[in-house]
Amino acid sequence: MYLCSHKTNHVVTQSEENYLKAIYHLGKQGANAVSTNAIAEKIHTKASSVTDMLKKLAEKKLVNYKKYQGVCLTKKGKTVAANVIRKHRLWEVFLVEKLKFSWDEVHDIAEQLEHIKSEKLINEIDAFLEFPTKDPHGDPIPDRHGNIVENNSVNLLEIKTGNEGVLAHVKDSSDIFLKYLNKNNLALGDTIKVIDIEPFDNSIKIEVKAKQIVISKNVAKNLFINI
Amino acid sequence: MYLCSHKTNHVVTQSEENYLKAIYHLGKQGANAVSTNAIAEKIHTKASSVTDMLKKLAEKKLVNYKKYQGVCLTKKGKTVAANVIRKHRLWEVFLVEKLKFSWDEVHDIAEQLEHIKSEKLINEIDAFLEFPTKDPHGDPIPDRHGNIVENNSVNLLEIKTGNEGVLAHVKDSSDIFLKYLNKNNLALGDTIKVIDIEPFDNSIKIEVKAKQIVISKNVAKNLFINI
DNA sequence: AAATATTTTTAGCCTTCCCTAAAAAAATAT
DNA sequence: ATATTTTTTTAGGGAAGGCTAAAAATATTT
Repeated sequence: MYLCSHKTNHVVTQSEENYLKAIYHLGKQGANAVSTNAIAEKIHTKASSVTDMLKKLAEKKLVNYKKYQGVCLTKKGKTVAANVIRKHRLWEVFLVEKLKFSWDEVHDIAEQLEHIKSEKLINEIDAFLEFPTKDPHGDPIPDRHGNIVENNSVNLLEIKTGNEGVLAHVKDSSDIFLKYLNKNNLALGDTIKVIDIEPFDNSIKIEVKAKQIVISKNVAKNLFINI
Repeated sequence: MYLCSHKTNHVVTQSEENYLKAIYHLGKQGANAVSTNAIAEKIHTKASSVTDMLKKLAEKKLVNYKKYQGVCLTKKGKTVAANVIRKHRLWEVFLVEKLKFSWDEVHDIAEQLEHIKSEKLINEIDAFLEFPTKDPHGDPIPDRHGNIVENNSVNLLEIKTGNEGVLAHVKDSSDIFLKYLNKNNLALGDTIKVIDIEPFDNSIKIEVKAKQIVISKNVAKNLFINI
């Protein structure tokens, strides 16, 4: 009579991976549990579908879930999520560095590639890219054990007039936002100086590459700089 | 009031792509229609599942299907299949040429990568690899319109004693067969000379790189050479 | 030509992941 | 403290893509 192995690593489906990734990203900010609705919004599905999936993930010990109390990832769930994120970001680097993609084109393709299952493949890609630590949007790449060194850059909204820093990370990776940055000649690595903050709508006048432009609060919210 | 566009290219699912690919490969040999059972065996599923899928593919005009008569691909179906095969083979070249994979390790990963949907991606990969025409097993890579120049190499079984040629293509891409070839130091590009054919079991003594080895009929069946 | 064997299809059911509508719980307002 | 609103869960169902078992069509033997 056999007992089921302790280490039974049930296969994680593509859909499950997407949920875990969403929970990881949402859980990063607050220390609190992640709500059903927040997940539903993030992955463009309905709350009832989320509830179903949370039960399944809980059974697989990938999340801690109590009815009406939201979820957080278990250690196992965090590892799976970090691995998906690792793959996503490494593929993004590959697309930009080795093929001729620009940073606003890579997200959707990486969403597909992140689900390819092969440890060896992603580690070879990592080596081929010479072990990058940041993806094209400045996000850190987890190591092969799932450890992430989170960004310590600060949001542009917190910078006082007259101070400056280097653009290190953009939070929104949608192509529409990245195309906006392209159009305004803003790229990672640029030095940004806060010239003036408009009290009425919190828009910010910044100086980049000797030129001054005004960006909205909504844009600033997505820019992070190293001081 | 709108009419549905003529060119409504219904999205083709991963499963559908696998069926089309199987039908393509099976249809290549004989000119006849492909049987339900042959497909079932090829993709490790049951005949009843195949019948279901054939109906769906027929509705989408990807195959010509008549009950009990087998199927063949329509022009549209052939294009889809060739595109999947193109992706599969280009990814295999990528894995072998750019990463450190050997030819017996690439098949399973390419089976996943072949379903990534992005015209631009596969064309960039193609360019990055400098437009290869053969994959690591000697199979031809379809162009971006789905045209394949099929191999014109001849089977080793048809070579008469004393004649020789260059190993150009192996039919079986399973890792077990490729590992056999590795072990016997047989690789694409090697010159093979037929020394002797044993009438009893059709095993063949060949000379490769100044060494003589005996291979079974089953092995020879999978080796194709250019004369 | 009839009997038997094989192949293919049909019928019905399962799982995954999604949905809507209604019920229940929790949070907020009065 | 109660009423209202919002969030979350439950109940029931649908499409996709599998499966088994039985029926129907075709192929092969005798």
